[in-house]
Amino acid sequence: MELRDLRAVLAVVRAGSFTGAAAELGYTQSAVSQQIATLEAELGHRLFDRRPVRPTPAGERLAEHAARILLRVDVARSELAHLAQAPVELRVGVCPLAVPGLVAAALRELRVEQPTVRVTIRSIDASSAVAEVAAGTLDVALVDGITAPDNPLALADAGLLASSALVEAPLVVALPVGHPLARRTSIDLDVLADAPWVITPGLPGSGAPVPGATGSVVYDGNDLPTLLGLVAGGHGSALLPTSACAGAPGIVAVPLGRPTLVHRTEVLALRGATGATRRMIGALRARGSIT
Amino acid sequence: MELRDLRAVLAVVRAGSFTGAAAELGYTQSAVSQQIATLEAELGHRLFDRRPVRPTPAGERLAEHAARILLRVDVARSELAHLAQAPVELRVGVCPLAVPGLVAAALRELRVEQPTVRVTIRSIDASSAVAEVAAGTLDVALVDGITAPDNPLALADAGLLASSALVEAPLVVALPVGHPLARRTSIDLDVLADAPWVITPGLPGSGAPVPGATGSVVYDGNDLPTLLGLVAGGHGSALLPTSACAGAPGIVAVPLGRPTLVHRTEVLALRGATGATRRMIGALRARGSIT
DNA sequence: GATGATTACGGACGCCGTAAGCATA
DNA sequence: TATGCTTACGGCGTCCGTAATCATC
Repeated sequence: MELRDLRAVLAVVRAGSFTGAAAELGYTQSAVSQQIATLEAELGHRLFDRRPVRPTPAGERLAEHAARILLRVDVARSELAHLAQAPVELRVGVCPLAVPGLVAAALRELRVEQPTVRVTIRSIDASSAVAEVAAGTLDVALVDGITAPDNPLALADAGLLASSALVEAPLVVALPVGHPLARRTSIDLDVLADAPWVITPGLPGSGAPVPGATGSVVYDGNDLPTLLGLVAGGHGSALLPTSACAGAPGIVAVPLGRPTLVHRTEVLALRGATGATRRMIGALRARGSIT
Repeated sequence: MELRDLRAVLAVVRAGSFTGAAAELGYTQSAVSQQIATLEAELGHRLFDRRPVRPTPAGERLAEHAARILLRVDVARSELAHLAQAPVELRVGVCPLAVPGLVAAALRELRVEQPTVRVTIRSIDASSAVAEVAAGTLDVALVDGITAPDNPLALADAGLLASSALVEAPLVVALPVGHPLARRTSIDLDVLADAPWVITPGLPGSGAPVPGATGSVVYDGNDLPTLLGLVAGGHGSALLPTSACAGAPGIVAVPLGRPTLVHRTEVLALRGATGATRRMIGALRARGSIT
């Protein structure tokens, strides 16, 4: 087994076909077919059913390991690439609901200390943040998610990347004005189990806040006003940090009761970051409310 | 970068020489030299200083990742190897200070349910337990270590292996009868900072209980009577779980004060274990005091 | 019948071994 | 001077591409 094989397995799982995987990897269909066949022979397990191509349980298992292995390979390569190099550019990724004021304030501090560093800020999805930092296309990522209080977001293997918590904010259920539950002082999630949600895969907690949540509308984007507009329009509720709903027209924000969850923002970077990256992390942490 | 390269890096780090690494890997010295040279060129970093061969910071970093990557590769291979196979043999590894009564009791239950399974029990070191389970040479390992109360032992990447806590026991400082501190009701570790320890790398907590602990005697073994004999003989103290000192001649066991630490026993296995392995784990957990 | 995986075969590249070269303790 | 890493070079194996075959929708 070599990394090449794991890359092939993962590509096939992602693409759902040998042809697609070959395109992704820059190989021919035949090459991928041979790789998988050889690997299956080596491991003594069929990894994929064919026609349609679908991973067997063994294939799924291997793919799960492969993803983590290749992620760590990326991290290793990136760490070495950044060793003892003074980066001239700081690339920051920010998730849509990560507290934006933090970045602005931290950047101001960075500007004072290192005025020459060029800073690029880019909006990212939480799902791609880890891969981007691992691959070295981002130096720092602000990621948000929903978790139990004081619990880190499980973004990657513990310790693979450097991460620290910045802010935890209460969660609210966003409802349209006039909603029957809008006058409550708090809402438990199970109360809304059968109520419609605006499913928003691009935002944390809005994927499916309740297991088996129904959703008449799926919003495949991460634009907060659009989401709030959909909620105000009566297409469903949404689970959001308090700040996201402040002052939104037609929206009532009711604090979440049970389960006890919070919206958490963390900063992510390679371990052993230096220079501007390190300073940026320090400035962010200094402004975060979690020590 | 391929797994072959990572194996080479790790072998060189372990062996401290290209020659030794080559022997370990079944290659010639020249092959290892070429592999490292090629990898250094690819990564753009010198990984080892030569004469003597010693990892550079970049090499150390890479080796750390390599170890975790290769461990996960082993786990992946082992998981697939055990998929849907009814193992006829259950191989159990037990660390010297892991509560032995648990194994006996759990085995009795297993015997009733699956009388035909052949069981092999083997003494192991905590340091090798993870590697053995990952490599598939052990089905179940009982590992012990010292940690803060209710904190898991950090044996491997979280989630890589299935692990669960069985027992937490108070720690005591083992002192020879007549020791000036022997009449105390508890001892803080810092009190013993400058006192001699019997350094026992093969047992948990006895490696160097206090950072920078001095030790006139190093016992390179894991034989409890021998260790207790050394303590009784006045060669130093030792940090042990209560049960290990019960009734030992010439020994006084004084409860540990600060820091608050416990001796913890965990069971380790591949995730998704089936058959006898799964039953054994269940039986062990049922008899453990931690739910 | 078309899409897409498998198999056959050939060529090229990469990797390792042998052997000579070279630096350091 | 000896140990041990580096370099040169050659052969073998592996891996991928082309192309024909086969299976499934």
